[in-house]
Amino acid sequence: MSKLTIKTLAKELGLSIATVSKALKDSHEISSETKKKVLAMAEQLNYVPNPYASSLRKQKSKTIAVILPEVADNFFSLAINGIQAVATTKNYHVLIYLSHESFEIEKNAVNHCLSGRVDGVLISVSSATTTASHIEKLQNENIPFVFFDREFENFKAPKVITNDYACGYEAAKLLIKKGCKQPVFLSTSESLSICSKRSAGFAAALADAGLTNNKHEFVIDCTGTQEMIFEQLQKLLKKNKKIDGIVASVEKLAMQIYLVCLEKNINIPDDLKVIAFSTLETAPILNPSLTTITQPAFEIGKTAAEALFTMIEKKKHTITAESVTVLPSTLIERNSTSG
Amino acid sequence: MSKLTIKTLAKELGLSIATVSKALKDSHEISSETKKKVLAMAEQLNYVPNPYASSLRKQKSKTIAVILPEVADNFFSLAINGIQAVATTKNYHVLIYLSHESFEIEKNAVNHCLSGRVDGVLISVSSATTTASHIEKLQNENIPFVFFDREFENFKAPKVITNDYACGYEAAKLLIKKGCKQPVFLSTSESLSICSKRSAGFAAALADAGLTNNKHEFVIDCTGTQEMIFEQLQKLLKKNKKIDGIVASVEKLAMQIYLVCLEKNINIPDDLKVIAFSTLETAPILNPSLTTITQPAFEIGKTAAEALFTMIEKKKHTITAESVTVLPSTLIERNSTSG
DNA sequence: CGTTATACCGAAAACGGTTTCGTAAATAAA
DNA sequence: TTTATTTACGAAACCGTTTTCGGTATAACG
Repeated sequence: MSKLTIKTLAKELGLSIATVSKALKDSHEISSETKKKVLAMAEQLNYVPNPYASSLRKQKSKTIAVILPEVADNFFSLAINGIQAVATTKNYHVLIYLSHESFEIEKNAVNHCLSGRVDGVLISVSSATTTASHIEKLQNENIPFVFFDREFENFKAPKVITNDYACGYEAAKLLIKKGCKQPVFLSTSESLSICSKRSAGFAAALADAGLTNNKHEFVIDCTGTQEMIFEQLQKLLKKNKKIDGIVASVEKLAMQIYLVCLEKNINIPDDLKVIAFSTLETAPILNPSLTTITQPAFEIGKTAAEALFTMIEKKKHTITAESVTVLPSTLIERNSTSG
Repeated sequence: MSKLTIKTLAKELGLSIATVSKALKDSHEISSETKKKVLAMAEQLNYVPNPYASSLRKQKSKTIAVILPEVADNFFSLAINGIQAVATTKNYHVLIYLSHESFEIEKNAVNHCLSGRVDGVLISVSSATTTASHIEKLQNENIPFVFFDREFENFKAPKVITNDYACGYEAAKLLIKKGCKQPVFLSTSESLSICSKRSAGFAAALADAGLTNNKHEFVIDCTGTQEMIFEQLQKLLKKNKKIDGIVASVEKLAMQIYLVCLEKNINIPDDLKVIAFSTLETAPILNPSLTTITQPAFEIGKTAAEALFTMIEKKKHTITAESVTVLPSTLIERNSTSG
């Protein structure tokens, strides 16, 4: 009934607190007989040490934080799976903070990570963050952190990302090969590393193919709620009927494109070819099946977490060291770009 | 550089630790002038109190745990959104534990929640849990918890769920109305509350329509990895060509059905009509668009969290009290059941 | 036998806050 | 003026661990 602490355990056993504590962690200072007794009693009484007392004393929280924009997104949930996988093997706990693409919320979350609440943080920045002041605080407090997927450019720090530029290039190349004359790139926020790199690759491919001279705007920012995006796309396709190819920079844009086409009776791929950066499992069974550039989401989460733990485990983490690991995505052609 | 504690803050201000502590929490014992000074200095030095020291003394962790099978599932990620939404308004932190449908992992996670790591827990049980011994520990330690979606039947506790039985009934009724003679229900685990209730409703509708006498097995368990499920479905549809309707109890089953039909050239809805319990956003743009029974995932998470917090906030939480709130799902007819 | 290792255990000081309680000064009441 | 009350602050206990530092008893050694 009343809280079971190491003190009551000690009293029950007729031992000192120190002895019990050491016995529980298999110290060599304790005889094997008493160890056995202690373990048995602890098991019997179902003793679980108070994690916060331990954290306070050891200055280790045994927990990491994951800060990301959203969890209802296949990429991020897969990444979380990867992170969780390595966290559990390390016996670590994971706190989740959702920024919902708000800089304020993200800053707040980062602030929570100061002062020893976590031993490290994994972060994928929101589309609204244009300054890294909050992340610099982490650096100042010497708290290990690593970016995954959405990094902060020009910021020296460990990051694990995918080959965004190359994929943007490949996407455009495919559309061009399939005959598109006016493909556009749908961005969510050009301040986002993934978007700017992908669109840069996209633009480069257009330039290489000599398609940039027909003066159309080929990188378009789509922001807001799903409904707002829907309307923007509606207007875009109505205004510019020459658009014959689209690269969606993120998952949620792809869905809205399909919905707009459904409503406006635009045929994919005949009227419009579509490629999406996405890990959507339903891509093969969409109408039509969707050509995707699929990121290794689980692996990105996993290797980011692994990188974080190597930093946590060495006492002197050279946080300022920039180490970028790039896990390539794969282009999977399906019917949305056929013909 | 060195950790900034309340002690250094106090020394810097020429005040006692106690005074600073009280000033920071706006105690009436402190004059407004010193409060101002303290706040200013705290702001300037960027002081963040150590949460674990505070937790230890106050016996409150300001964090809750969410234990669920999976995060890469639309229903659960939406539920997490709902949970997070209320947690942030309460200034609470949320720990996430993924059971991946394993009882052992789930038990482990529950154990972590003992001993004051969290002030409460939200749990959606794995398909492998058939005993509630681990959850009883929570009760014994008087830790507030509430089930969401996947409850443990015959267990007196607060739960927020959806109207599974009625939806199973409705799903079957729709298939029958559309002319199905041998509809089947695809379960993932009959030990799971949601599945058993949904299948019970399904069976009841079949009985009411007089369709149970043709002796076919109409509730089928599909377990294992996605690949294993794919194979099971392949065999099922090959063996029993009379099956003309399917209700998928969970999201991931629906996808496999579509894939099998794609491979075996089975036409949906002509050869086979499909309904899925799912919150898939891509349902309208699938080929064909998928008829779903859509759970109010966000609201389930939200109200579960709200229920948890009312328990946390009253000192004497009558945990044994069973209070079931049911949030109804909605059947959305699409092309996978047309004709 | 005296000395030194070794094995085993306990007292007490941390860790960084919160909270109770005491107290001195200032103010109000008598 | 004396007494009671309020205001503003500090000393110290406490939360539940971990860890350092001794200390005692026994064994090993010369």
